[in-house]
Amino acid sequence: MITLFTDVILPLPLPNLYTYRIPLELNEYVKPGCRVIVQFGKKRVLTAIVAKVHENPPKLYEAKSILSLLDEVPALNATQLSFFQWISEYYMCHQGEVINAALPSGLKISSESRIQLNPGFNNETPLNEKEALLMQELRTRDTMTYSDAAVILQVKSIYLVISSLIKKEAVIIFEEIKEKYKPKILKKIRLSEKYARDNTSLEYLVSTLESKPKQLDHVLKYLAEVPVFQNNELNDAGLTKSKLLDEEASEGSLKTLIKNGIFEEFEIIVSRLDDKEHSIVIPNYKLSENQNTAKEQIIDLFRTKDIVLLHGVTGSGKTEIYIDLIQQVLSNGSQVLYLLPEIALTTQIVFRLRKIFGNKLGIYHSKYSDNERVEVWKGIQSGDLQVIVGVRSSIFLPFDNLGLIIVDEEHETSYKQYDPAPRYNARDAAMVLALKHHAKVLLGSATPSIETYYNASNGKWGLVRLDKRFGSAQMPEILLVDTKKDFPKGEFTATLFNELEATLERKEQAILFQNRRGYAPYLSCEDCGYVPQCKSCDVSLTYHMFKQELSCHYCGHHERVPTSCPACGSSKIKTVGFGTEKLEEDVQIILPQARVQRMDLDTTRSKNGYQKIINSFENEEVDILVGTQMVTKGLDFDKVSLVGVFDIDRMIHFPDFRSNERVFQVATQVSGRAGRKDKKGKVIIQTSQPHHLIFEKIIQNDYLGLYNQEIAEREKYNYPPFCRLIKLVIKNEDKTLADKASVALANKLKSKLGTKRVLGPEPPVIDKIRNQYLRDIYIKLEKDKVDIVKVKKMITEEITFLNTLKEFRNVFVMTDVDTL
DNA sequence: AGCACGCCGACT
DNA sequence: GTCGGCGTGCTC
Repeated sequence: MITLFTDVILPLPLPNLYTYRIPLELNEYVKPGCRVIVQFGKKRVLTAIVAKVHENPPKLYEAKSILSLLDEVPALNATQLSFFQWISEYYMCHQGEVINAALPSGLKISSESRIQLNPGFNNETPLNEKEALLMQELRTRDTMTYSDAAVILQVKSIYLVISSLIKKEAVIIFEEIKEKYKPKILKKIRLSEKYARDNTSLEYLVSTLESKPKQLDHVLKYLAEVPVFQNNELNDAGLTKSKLLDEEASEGSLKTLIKNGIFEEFEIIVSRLDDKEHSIVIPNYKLSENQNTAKEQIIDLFRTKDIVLLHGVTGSGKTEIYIDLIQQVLSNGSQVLYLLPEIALTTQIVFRLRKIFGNKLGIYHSKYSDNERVEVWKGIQSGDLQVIVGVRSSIFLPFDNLGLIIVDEEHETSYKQYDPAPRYNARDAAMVLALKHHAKVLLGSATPSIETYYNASNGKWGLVRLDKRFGSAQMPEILLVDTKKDFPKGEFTATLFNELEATLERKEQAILFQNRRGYAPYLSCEDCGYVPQCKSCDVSLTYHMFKQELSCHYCGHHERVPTSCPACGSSKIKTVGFGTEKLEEDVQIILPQARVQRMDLDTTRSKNGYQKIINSFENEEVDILVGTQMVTKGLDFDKVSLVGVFDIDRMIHFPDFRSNERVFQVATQVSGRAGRKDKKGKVIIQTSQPHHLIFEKIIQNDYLGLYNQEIAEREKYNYPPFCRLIKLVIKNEDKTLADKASVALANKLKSKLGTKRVLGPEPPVIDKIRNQYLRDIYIKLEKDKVDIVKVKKMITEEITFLNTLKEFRNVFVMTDVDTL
């Protein structure tokens, strides 16, 4: 037998793989993708992923041995491994960071050192006070963790105490490794074997219980639910206790039955995922002629192209086309991944998909508990789940046979992860994933990103248009209201107020969009002008009325609302500007009869927060929905006839080369919420600049006009899609150091790449977050002229070099590839 | 990342 | 004199 070694990926931000020795008895079991437990350093025990198995012993050190193997069947398949490696290279992060993002923590193993009394301890050994205290505590409970010990001794660092105790042979340390995933267990009961064997023994049982009516009741009820008389084997599946218990049947008599061995209790492992049997309904709708044509075009284009963009106006019925395509792919035996930008969107779509795909449908998003995520992961591996609807992290799931990936609302920025690394874009990564599976990608959007449309319109990808709304629905009418001319009532122009009132009278619903949560973006003292700022960030604190606190939306810091000005003592503190919270309050004041609901991050924190709000709006228990971005995306409500848009001016002026595109997307998406079926909706946009060019495009729903204008600008100034954009963010708590380091790095990069390709450094709009000063450097790389792989390598080297300089060793540089 | 080791200032 | 603060370097 030969000694094998394995290079493993540790779930840490380390650049290299680490080599371990494989114990001989595991030689044939350790395969790439398996999880193994390894000791790393003196204290730490980690779950690592096997990347490679080989026969080369390391020359410079002796490899430690793997402690144990967790999987017989690799947790990650070969496609995942190569996909993850691509992500780490393309997005310039460590492989361990990808593993961390990919594996639900239920598949990671937690290990923590536990302290135990040494049975051979000599009680005479002298101990200091702290040691004695700890020993005393250990005698009462047999083990404790390091953090338990820290709590007992009221100190931060207990390592010295513990290492002293180890030296004195008073305690021993062991690593407790626990699998985090816990299957859900259901307790059931069934008749004991001797009674359920045949009908004679059953009849005998019933006759013995004739004098005990309560117990007989239970047995008869059980037999009614589980007809053992007809089929003795039915008893094996048993019944949940709760089904036997109701008002009349007491638990006491059931316990007696169990005690007397008539019933027996047993446990089974059940799925946390929806475990109801879903009857699969053949969809009763038929694609419209337009939809059908689009579908046929997509299928046709897939013959020659791997990626197709479906550019369909809001309400054109893209989902039905998706469903049709999914069914086709499934019937070929392949898996489908349906990506959505946010959980808010899953609820409505899942409801529809569930009916069609039943238990073959899996859902994956951040509000799922870890155990639920592990079950989705396992469901895909077992083949039970064939269609996955999920948010960006679903690209990491263990697919082995993808046929189609749908990226709905392709332009959405939430496909891009910003923090922590890997800073990947799930839309773009999905294309690479699809390539590895030889699968097709369908991108869908009413307002495609400029980059996507560029590729679709120049023939690199396929392009299919759907420019009519489904059925008789019409595009909404968009009205601009000049906030400087139309006399406002609070935040409302008279026009919007009147329309809102009329909408309520017609018993229809309205959506008001204000992309700012909280009550007011800041407070200000009327006497001295003081504005409360965050202590650790360069922003003013947002006033939250409901929670009565000031909070920083960047670091999460919050504090009590001052009753008097901290600078001059004046009690005249006013709120300035408005967020969703104030808007909600104002609507209620000017329209007291309206039932108002707010939907933003603060009202949707809980798992079913979204669902509850959406349900009550759908059931018409709410007339007006006030919300942030969340209300703009893909929600379909039939009774919404008015949409009001506030404070779009702020977006127009946002200093970014994508701001026009963003304004168009948001305005178009939110407008799409207005009007369904045969009703024409109305959209009112409040702005102080109704003559801004972007509004022309929005009102006419002129995507092509916008695209032509933007693509010309992008080409002229060399922005994506004509280049790739990499952003480096330099962070340090010392402002001067951040400046110096960023200038040094930028100059070095400029000397290597030329001054045209490197912009900055410059402070971002918010130049301090969590006490760290930020400096941005943008690197623009033309697609055809530059070897991007080489340049990325060079950038990584330069960052590493910067950190080797004594002065800059603590300067952190973050890399964001394809930054948005 | 997180732990050990080492060096220096504040206390029993 | 020691405790514990943080800077530096290493982990197969």
